[in-house]
Amino acid sequence: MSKCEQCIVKEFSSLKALNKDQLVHLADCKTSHVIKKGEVIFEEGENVNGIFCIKDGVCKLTKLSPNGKDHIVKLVTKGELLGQRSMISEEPVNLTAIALEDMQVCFIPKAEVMSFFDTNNQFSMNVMKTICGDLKDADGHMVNMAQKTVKQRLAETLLYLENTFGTNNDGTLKIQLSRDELSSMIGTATESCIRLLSDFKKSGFIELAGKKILLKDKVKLKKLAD
Amino acid sequence: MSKCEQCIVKEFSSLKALNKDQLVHLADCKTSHVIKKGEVIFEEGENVNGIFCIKDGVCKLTKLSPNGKDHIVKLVTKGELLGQRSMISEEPVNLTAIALEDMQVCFIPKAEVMSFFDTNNQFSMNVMKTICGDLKDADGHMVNMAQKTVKQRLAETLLYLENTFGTNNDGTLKIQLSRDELSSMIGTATESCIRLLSDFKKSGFIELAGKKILLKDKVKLKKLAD
DNA sequence: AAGTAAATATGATATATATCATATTAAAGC
DNA sequence: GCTTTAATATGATATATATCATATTTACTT
Repeated sequence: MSKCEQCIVKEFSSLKALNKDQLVHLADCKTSHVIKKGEVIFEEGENVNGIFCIKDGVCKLTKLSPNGKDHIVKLVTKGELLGQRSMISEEPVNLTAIALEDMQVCFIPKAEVMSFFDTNNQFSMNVMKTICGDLKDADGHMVNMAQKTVKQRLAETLLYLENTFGTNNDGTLKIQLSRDELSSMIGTATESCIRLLSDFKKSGFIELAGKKILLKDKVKLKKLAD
Repeated sequence: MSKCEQCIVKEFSSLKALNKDQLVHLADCKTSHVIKKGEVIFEEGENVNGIFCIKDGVCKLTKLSPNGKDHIVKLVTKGELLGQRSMISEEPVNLTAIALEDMQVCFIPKAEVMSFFDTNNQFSMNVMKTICGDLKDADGHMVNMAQKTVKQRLAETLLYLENTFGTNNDGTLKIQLSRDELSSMIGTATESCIRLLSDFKKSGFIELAGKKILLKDKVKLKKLAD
């Protein structure tokens, strides 16, 4: 059982407010898991009695819309926590979490987290701030979905992917999404997404090589995006 | 200066966790305001150092999208709190609040609210749960905007308005939104919204009389909505 | 390595929705 | 009550996007 003291999640998440004793205790009650690309961490409607720490890897949070299509609501990555919302609300999770890459995650039981809430005010505030940030983002996305064109949303999403997950040595986006996943992030038909990517390529904004995407003209993409 | 002990906001919001002493103190430091229909409570980008209690009336929270159109993100009504997110995040507000009816609101300074956070764990949990609920709603809306047709969103919104704000004696929706506001809730052009309302009327789902809207066939509307 | 399935790509077409134009009706000001 | 302005309504048209069809390429399986 690995220690939590040097864990990247402790470094970057709400957990940074925990003191040594709390971290030691945490290491005792957490469980560690390896999750393969494509595997489900939890599914919409499930009861998840605790939170997940993402030690490595990236996952997508999706929501099934009544028309049967999945929509990617958010990507969550190394250093972040997962499942806080439903734990606090004492409700089943409203989103499905699926690994986009091989992942390492730890699970912290609810009782443990709740005890931190009670004894560590800074931890509570950190969690609140995180959720407030998520809410602000969600409101922003909602407006984007409602008001922007698919082209704008695609441009914006490509820039977001580069800013958030960075690039490989060759300059291509580090995170690899299928066209289908990209479509389900921007809320459009897969064919439309593919078509627009081709357009962007023809216009010289991006370079495509298989699943690899390279952003060539970020200034123009940015201009396009809003 | 009115007391807070019997206030409707105390009854229904996170404030219900406050004890008598805290309520008395609250009554001392709050300020009461009357806001006329159409007036701005706060505007995107402003610093609002505290939260608002809505004692009476309804307001819309809007966000300006880069294309220049306002989008209504949420309606907030009697008994609810306003401005919690930005206070906790210590950021300017990301939404504009505008009264849809004449309103009575009280303003509680930030220092006061923060002291409740420190001394009243139940209050903190209540606020967290509220924000978590908002986040869940926002995620749901995001997916609706991305995946549903305008017709579906209109049907859904009409049902939401009846469920949330109720009906007058004649069965018409109690809350009155202009066609323009309705459009900016569902994220569409005003003309499209008007056209669809006419369609719904022709199909016998609703009845229109000026700004008044009556939902005649909620079963069909519900079926349409998802 | 060959065969099969899946992902990507592109064309043709249909559909939903936005935009522009113009009535018509309702509300507001004087 | 009349005038002016704003809101609602409807038509005509343009545009964006979805859908259906079919290649083509890439990944997977054995």
